[in-house]
Amino acid sequence: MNDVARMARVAGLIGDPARANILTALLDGRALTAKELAFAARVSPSTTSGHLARLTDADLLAVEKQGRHRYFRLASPLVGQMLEAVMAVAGPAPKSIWRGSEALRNARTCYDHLAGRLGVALADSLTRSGHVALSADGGEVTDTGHAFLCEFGAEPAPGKRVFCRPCLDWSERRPHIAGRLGAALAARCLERGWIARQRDSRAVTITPAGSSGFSETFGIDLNG
Amino acid sequence: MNDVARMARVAGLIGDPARANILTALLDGRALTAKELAFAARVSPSTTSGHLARLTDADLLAVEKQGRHRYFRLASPLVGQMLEAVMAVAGPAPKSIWRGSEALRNARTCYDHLAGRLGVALADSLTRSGHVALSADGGEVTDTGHAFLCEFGAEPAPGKRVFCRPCLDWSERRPHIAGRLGAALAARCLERGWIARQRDSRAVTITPAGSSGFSETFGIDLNG
DNA sequence: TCGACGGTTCGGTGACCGCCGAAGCGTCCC
DNA sequence: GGGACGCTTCGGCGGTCACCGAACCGTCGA
Repeated sequence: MNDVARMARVAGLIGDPARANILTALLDGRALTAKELAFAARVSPSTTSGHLARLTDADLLAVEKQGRHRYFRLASPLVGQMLEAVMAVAGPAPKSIWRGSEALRNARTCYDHLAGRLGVALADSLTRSGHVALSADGGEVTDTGHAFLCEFGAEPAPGKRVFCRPCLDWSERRPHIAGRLGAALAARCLERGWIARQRDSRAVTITPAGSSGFSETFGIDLNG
Repeated sequence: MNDVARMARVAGLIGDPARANILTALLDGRALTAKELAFAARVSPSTTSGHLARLTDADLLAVEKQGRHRYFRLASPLVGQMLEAVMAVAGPAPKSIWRGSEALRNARTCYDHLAGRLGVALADSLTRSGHVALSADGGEVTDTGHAFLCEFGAEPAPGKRVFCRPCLDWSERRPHIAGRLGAALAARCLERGWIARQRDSRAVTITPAGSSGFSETFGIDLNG
């Protein structure tokens, strides 16, 4: 099998709507059962089973057996990054036909970090206050940023140089913070109860505590 | 059209072998005619025409008309990054069946920067000598690195903070340097005559001057 | 032990899509 | 002007594949 053929095979697997639904359902890093994925993909269990077999065979998904359930998750962060990259190219739908995805566009998780308007606002805030420096090529935590993040409780790698991976947000078309720092930020916000995961969705809700917290600490007010 | 459906559509476009060949042929940033792409895709001109229309319609390719020729190129660097991401997941073919792609694995361009063994060796060298710091999340040019790169003639952004984007090499499965710095390095190596583009391929050849140059300046000896 | 449930396998059906050759359209050059 | 060339459109063919329902296997709980 050729290199290009291998690429085509992987892309082709993402290229089917049912499988694309399965993969995006797993994009937040959770592990879901075959049945849950069948619901997400909107196809029958038997059809889903076939898709899952192919995705697993191609090492896009990893599977873990627990009793009579089989839990599927993305095989590696690399898969998540690939999906993000495709999303970034596919771009957002025209504004006029946004339907029901408003919550998703407002705040969501993206494998392990925050995205959507909240993610972008967080990146903007940290950039504006000089705590991180971002460009299309990469980003870095500044000295003041390091202190700030330590106090916030999201010190991603103690004592080590910290980079942040910029990740183009497909709905906002602006970068948000991914990588180790992005994961630490999201984890800390969850820990503080500022955000809460929604069931069966990558969307997250901003709690009242989060609303004031994001406002005070980062100067973010998504309703403004 | 749903967000996920849009992603699936883009992925599906990459998912066909002929189209994948077309896209990878354009991955080095050049603009090629429809006929050249038909040759690259190994399908008839009529079939190629259909593929090109679909790729252009989906904004994966941009087209420029010149007389009776139509020149196609990747619509944006984002498309190149997406292809790299898919390649990284698809991974390298098992070593036993490498066929004819040896030159490609040795040294090639990847949109605008160097990849393959040469690209990885360059990244290793710059890291080892402390001129750049790299991690999976990002990278940065150090102070000594800035001076070094200025002298080499590959100062990517005068006076500005320079990040480098790490890019997982699909054949080596190790990071090489992409982004603005990667582009500047590749351009400078070409300018110095250290490397030469091959016709009809993303592979580059290392010239005799390059062989000694890479050895003296970066301590790279790919034959060793 | 016996249903209930999660998941897979199988067979059949239908649609989509990639492929080509032939014909048509516009451009260039002799 | 006429022929060569680059590219596109059209029609038809064939293969692949997504889909479902029914039957089957293994696990859990009553």
